[in-house]
Amino acid sequence: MSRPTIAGVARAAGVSVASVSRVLNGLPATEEMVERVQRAVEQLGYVPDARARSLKVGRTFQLTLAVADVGNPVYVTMMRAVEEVVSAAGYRLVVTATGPDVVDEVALVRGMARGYADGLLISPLRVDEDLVKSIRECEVPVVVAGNVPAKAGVDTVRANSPKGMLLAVDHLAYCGRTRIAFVNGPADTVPGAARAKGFGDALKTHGLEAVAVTEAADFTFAAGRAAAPELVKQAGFDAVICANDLLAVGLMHELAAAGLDVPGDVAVVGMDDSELAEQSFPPLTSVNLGSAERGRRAAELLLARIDDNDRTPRRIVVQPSLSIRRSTP
Amino acid sequence: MSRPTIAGVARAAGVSVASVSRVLNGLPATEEMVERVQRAVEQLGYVPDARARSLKVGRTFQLTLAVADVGNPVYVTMMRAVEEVVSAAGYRLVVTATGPDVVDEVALVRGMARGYADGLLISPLRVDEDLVKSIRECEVPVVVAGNVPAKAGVDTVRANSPKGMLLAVDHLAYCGRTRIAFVNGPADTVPGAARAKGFGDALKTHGLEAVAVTEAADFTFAAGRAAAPELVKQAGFDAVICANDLLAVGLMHELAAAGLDVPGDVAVVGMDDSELAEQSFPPLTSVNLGSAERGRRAAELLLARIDDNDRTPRRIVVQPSLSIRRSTP
DNA sequence: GTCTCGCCTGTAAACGATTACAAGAACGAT
DNA sequence: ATCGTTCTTGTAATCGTTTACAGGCGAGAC
Repeated sequence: MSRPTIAGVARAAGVSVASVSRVLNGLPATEEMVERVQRAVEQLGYVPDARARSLKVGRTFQLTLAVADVGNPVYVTMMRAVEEVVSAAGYRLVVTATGPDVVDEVALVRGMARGYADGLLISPLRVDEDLVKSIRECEVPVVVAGNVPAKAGVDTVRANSPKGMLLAVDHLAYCGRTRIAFVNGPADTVPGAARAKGFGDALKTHGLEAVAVTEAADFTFAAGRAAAPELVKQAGFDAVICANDLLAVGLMHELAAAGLDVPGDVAVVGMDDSELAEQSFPPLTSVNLGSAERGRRAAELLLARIDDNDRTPRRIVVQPSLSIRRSTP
Repeated sequence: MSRPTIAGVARAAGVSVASVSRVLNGLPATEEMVERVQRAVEQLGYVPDARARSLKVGRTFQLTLAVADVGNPVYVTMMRAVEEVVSAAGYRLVVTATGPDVVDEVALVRGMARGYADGLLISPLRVDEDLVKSIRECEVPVVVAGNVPAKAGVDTVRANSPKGMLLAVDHLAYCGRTRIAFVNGPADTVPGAARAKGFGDALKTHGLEAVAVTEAADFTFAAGRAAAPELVKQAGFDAVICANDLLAVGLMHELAAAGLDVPGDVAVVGMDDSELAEQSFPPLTSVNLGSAERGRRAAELLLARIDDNDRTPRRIVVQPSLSIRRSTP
């Protein structure tokens, strides 16, 4: 038994398909018409076909959020915020994982052909010419949560990593920790590069020298652990800043294994202030880079652009704050 | 400048739309035809419209995965597994959060009208008549990752909670812990009910009595913390089993705050063996309920049913294992 | 040389909705 | 009674594809 179409409903109700469509879309109709159509719809269990509808109206009412790694809790925060905004606007959210490679991101944007979604919200780890090009050529509006060149002319919402770094170093200095090490993610990623620079600048502001800088293979828990031995070897640090919470938690595990107390021997600061920061032990002091707000603002930007594709691109910067927990003294 | 359609390509290539479609779909055509079409496609930057295509072929090549809470790391594991299977089959995965209420789940299934996706994979927290009914009436194939009555006649993949519980109690008993408490999630949920029963049965098998049973408000970290005071008040336990990892980690925080050592004073066992179990401190011994395998099997079931909707429903049970870490002695 | 058989290509009819347009009904005004 | 206006409803075109069907052309067989 195949599903009823609008024609079936029309037949059952003894009216035309146009009338059915009108009733369903809330356009003016007589009391009796509404009544008859609704009864027929009810009786047949009719549900409009989204494909046909979107073909005709030119919209799918779907938006895509593309993130690098669904296992990174910072994206959970962002996702929740985006979900809230877009669902309030009547869209459904499609979440896809791109993986860490820029080619995958390009493929995603290219493949986001007309018809899969009405807009794309992407948070790219790595950005190159190809990606920018594919974003500009994309059939549907794209908003980037992250950093792309201003000349690309796309809406972006990004964090202020340098300022965030400064907050972290400020706090550590205030706690009397000045021998600060840094565990970064891959420096060839957008956040990696931003945080490396931010770290350097922040230390300079305080007139400090970096005690050690290591670069993890990626932004994961496992990479955080793997980065630890090299760091621990070089003694002489009393604080570590990590480029995200996963790295920080991974590192803390190994610090504990090496017999170092957090925060007694080493203070640890993460970045992202994700749910994991609260859940880790000890709870992790973390730089809140505003992931929820970035998600919200990005979603709003996307909706606005869908509404009017000619508006001039905006570049929003969300300010960080510091969530102090027990991994710092 | 609006996007080119297949008609535009046909005009540019000087052939018919049918030929363009055939070339694009790899149907037999002459060398020259392929050549001309490809050149035109290239030149115009043509991308087929997914809406129109799916309207005609009756498929969207999208599958939906509906989970209760995107912040629960067990779903990350499952999601990864599902993603892998469905993307290998040429589908894209749409992830949506249902929230904890059964009415939301029903609404989702109902709204999964023909046209949004070709299939639905749902992991419901709560199941009632309405949900089962809506699943049976659903326009597209549905596979449930969880437990619904056999008479519902739907494909299901579920965990073996009782066996998992038994593994946990076995292990604790082996470690010499026999005064075991239990922190459950809401007992009116499917996993909550299963685990409560499993816990009781497992204790009985070992001839033990429950020292304390508390029920958290939901399956979150915050609820795990909130459940702690009541538990700590009743002294006399030397082990706690928690209904999932988030609860366990939340609880461990409060145990530490109360001055109790894990695993010295209290052994803690979680369930799900999610990434969080590995990341928590101390790393959490956790019952692996096979979330990755469940995801994989469920995805396979869904693909098979899409292929042939007449096959008899299968009910797969995935066997648990125990991942022993340092939260138990 | 004609007939048949294949192969390729084009024409046109779907898929299931929305919506412009037209036609008919009802109603009040003249 | 006639006309014009407004409101409702139906007919049919349309969105961009895929695909059944038919036509055209060349090759091989007699």
